[in-house]
Amino acid sequence: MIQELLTEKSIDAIFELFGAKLPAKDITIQRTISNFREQGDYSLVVFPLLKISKKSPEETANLIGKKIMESTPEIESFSVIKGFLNLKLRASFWISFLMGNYQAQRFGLNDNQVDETIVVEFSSPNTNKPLHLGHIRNNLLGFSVSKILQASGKKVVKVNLVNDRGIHICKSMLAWKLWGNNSTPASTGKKGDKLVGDYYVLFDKKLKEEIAGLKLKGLSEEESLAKSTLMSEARKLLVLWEQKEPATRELWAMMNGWVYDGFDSTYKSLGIDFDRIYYESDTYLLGKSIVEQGLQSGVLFRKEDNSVWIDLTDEGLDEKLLLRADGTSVYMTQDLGTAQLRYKDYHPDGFIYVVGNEQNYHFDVLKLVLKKVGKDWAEKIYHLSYGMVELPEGKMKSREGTVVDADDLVEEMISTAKEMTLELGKIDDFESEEAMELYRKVGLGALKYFILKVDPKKNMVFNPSESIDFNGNTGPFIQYTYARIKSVLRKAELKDIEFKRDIDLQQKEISLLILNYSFPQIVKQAAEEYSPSVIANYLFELAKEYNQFYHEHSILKEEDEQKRSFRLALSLFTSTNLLNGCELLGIEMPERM
RNA sequence: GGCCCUGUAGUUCAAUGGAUAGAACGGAAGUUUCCUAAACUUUAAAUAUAGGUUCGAUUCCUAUCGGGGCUACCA
Repeated sequence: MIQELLTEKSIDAIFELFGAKLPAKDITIQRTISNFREQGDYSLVVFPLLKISKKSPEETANLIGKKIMESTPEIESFSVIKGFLNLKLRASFWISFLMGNYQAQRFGLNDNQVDETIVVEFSSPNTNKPLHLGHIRNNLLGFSVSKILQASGKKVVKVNLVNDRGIHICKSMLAWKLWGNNSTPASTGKKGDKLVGDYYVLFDKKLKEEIAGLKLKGLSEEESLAKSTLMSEARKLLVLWEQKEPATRELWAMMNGWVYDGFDSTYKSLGIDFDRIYYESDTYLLGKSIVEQGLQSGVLFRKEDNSVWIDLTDEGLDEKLLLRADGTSVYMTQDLGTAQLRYKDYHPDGFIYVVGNEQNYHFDVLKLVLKKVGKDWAEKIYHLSYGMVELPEGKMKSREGTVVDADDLVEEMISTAKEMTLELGKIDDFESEEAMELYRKVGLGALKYFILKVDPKKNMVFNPSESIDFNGNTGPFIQYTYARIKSVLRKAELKDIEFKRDIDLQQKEISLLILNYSFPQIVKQAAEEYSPSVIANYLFELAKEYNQFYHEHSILKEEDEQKRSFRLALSLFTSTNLLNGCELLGIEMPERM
């Protein structure tokens, strides 16, 4: 890459001039800010070098500039502005680069060189509730991060861990037994996950009523919960489940089956898939056995009531429960087993858990427990902790009915895309199936971009009362730019693109070319930071840059054959990078829109 | 109480310790005889407060004031 070259040349120049050999990390080469693009493409920041040069910023920059010029034929000129040495590269350098790459299908993507295996866990739903907006962020992030890691040369295994067992599931089961009248998705016409979710909510409602009754008799919240018939019935059901009591297992399998059908359809509509699905019902026993080992080795301890704990007070954390008094396992127990199984299955070089930041503590504990029971691979676990999706008034609350359902949102996005498209009236010649496909791409593109452009670490706000934009910094803007380029390319009939190295380039052409040039670095950065937002923001910039170029210069009507060809090649190259970049976000591109 | 995250235009988001803090939406004003106007151009508008480190701080440190999360025999 050119930045590395310029860094090297700077180091050499500084050494020759001032006698100090600096490490590359002390050299700052950055893209010249847009105001000074006429003077340079890249800039060296000279302030940190003044201690060595013992000269003024301007003088230092000039000396280095001259030296670099001498040794670097790629550089055409340099200028010095306020302690910044701006280096301008020759147009022929950029043109050669374009010649060599504009036809590449996968520029900047590293599909083959598998150097390590990474297991990425995401989605991880509970089977007692349908998926909502929070899950959408999780799914899109996990899927995109997987793609990005793949594109940076890693072998990725996408896994989903379904929380299919536990007290929460038993609550839905109990509610269905008590008040369900044998209703099924088929009998009610409801999506399976929605139906089961309804019974979970119903349980909650009935439990509240019962508790309220008990409180009237003077019991505290805690006492009421302990005395509640519904709660104790649910707990009994969990024990029965762990004892593999047939009727309980049968009901459990049936209701979970409904939920899986529902989830599958949501995943499909989001365009998400997995390589492997784990079920906690298969891993919790392994978790229990790890706990047993921990007890024997004395790392864990048992309290009088038979519950099992780990003491993490030395690490600044608390005591943490690993097995309940009745012997049933908790979330942590299951996660221990899941981690162990996953290690056994893949021996990966890294485990990434895409899980919300409200579980930061849980993952600190998980890693510590694994480490304490002697799993040295615990340090390979990375919790990709992302922020919550909030509404303008705060957290989504199921109690207040403000939870944004995943299926509803997808449907709404697609129908908005349809409205917008019909209003613009550009696709009157489309077959209805083709049109549907476009609405889907655009609607989902808007949703995915909206979610992924935000830094994963940060909380984000979604306002349901105003729909997600289709103009400006959005997915459809990028899709539109792509379709626009495709339209030009179709008209151009790209048979004989040939251009020479000595074309005069306009500033906008160079900027656009350099932006394309930096795509591989962007992919690398996104992979290092596990951040699709890096890609998203880049794509927006690229699309914007292209649109400006498009308005300033005509392509097909350019009379100079060389320039016309150059601009076509640049357009083709841009469209490839937009397409590939969007693929990393899971966004599909329409050829026309 | 303890621990963790966070505070940038009216709103939603950007900015490896570097130049005059970028965009988008919304507001104001423009551009279609011309390759797709879901576009482009112009314009007003922001780093919570107080210190510190540094040649240089939105970025790092401390304090204060806001916002959120965790601290469950829920997952």
